[in-house]
Amino acid sequence: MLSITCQTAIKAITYIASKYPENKKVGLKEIAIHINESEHTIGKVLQKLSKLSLISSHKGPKGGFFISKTQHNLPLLLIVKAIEGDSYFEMCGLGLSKCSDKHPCPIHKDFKPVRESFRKFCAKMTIGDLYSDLNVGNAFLIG
Amino acid sequence: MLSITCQTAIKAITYIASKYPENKKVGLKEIAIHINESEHTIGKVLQKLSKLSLISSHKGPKGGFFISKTQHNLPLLLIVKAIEGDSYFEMCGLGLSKCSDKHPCPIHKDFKPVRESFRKFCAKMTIGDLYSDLNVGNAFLIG
DNA sequence: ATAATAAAGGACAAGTTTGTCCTTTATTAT
DNA sequence: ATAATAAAGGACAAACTTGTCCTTTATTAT
Repeated sequence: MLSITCQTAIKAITYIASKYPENKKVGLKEIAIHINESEHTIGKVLQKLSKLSLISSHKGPKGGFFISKTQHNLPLLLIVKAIEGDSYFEMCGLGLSKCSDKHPCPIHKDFKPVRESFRKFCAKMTIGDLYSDLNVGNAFLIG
Repeated sequence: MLSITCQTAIKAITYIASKYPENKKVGLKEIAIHINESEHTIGKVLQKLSKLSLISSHKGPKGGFFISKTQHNLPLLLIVKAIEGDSYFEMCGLGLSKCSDKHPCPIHKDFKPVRESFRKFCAKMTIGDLYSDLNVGNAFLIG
């Protein structure tokens, strides 16, 4: 349902956020190990999130990625939209560009609620929520 | 959420099924016009569905694609699985191969119900259901 | 100031998905 | 039997996504 790039983004941001309580910055190398993805790939996607101010970063020694208190409270929705495109949660299930309640595709009526339930969960869940289970060992980013 | 190939498959099968009441076979050219996709592309995907007996076809003059009474009652789920793969509705939201209730990813708890609601709707809706609104002008395959 | 570190960014390489073309096979009608 | 029609199937081409590398820029510590 989500692209691999978006999955990587969420895993990376979750790891970064998990260090928020300790107020610790994390580097690409460290993230790569903990989410089991290539350092380069992660760098690419975090660059994008950083430019959009969904995460923060500092260059140089002792630099790395981290999230601010504001970013800690951002909904997952913003990350998904940043990677998948703004209209991701309005997409027709069959790819019609003008699909709507008035001009529906054959699965519109049933697909829309599914899409909406996904959107609602993404809108409700925050970056901070992502790591809470992780830090107590009840969720995992690898496996 | 669904691949373009799968969207094309559903649109094509919907058009084919829409001629079930008239007991009419339809050719690639005709399908192509009514779902606004290339004849070649449609041929490729229908070949697959045909081989899996999700649709029927006859070669030669007066040939074309059609669905049997049995196929008319098949759930949409089978088409989706045929194209997207059997494990489509078990996929982890973050792409982890071993994500489960016991070893969940950070979004597992919320993502699973969404995925399930999509699966349930695909399991419930039949090929026949797909075209009922279409034939009375309440649904569209183009636009 | 200089050197070392780490993200930013551009360029490109690989892989996957999607789309096209062409030949073969089966069926029908003459 | 022959010709015409239409799907089946294989091979390949284009497009898009994903992954990698290398250079640049900013920051820190010495």
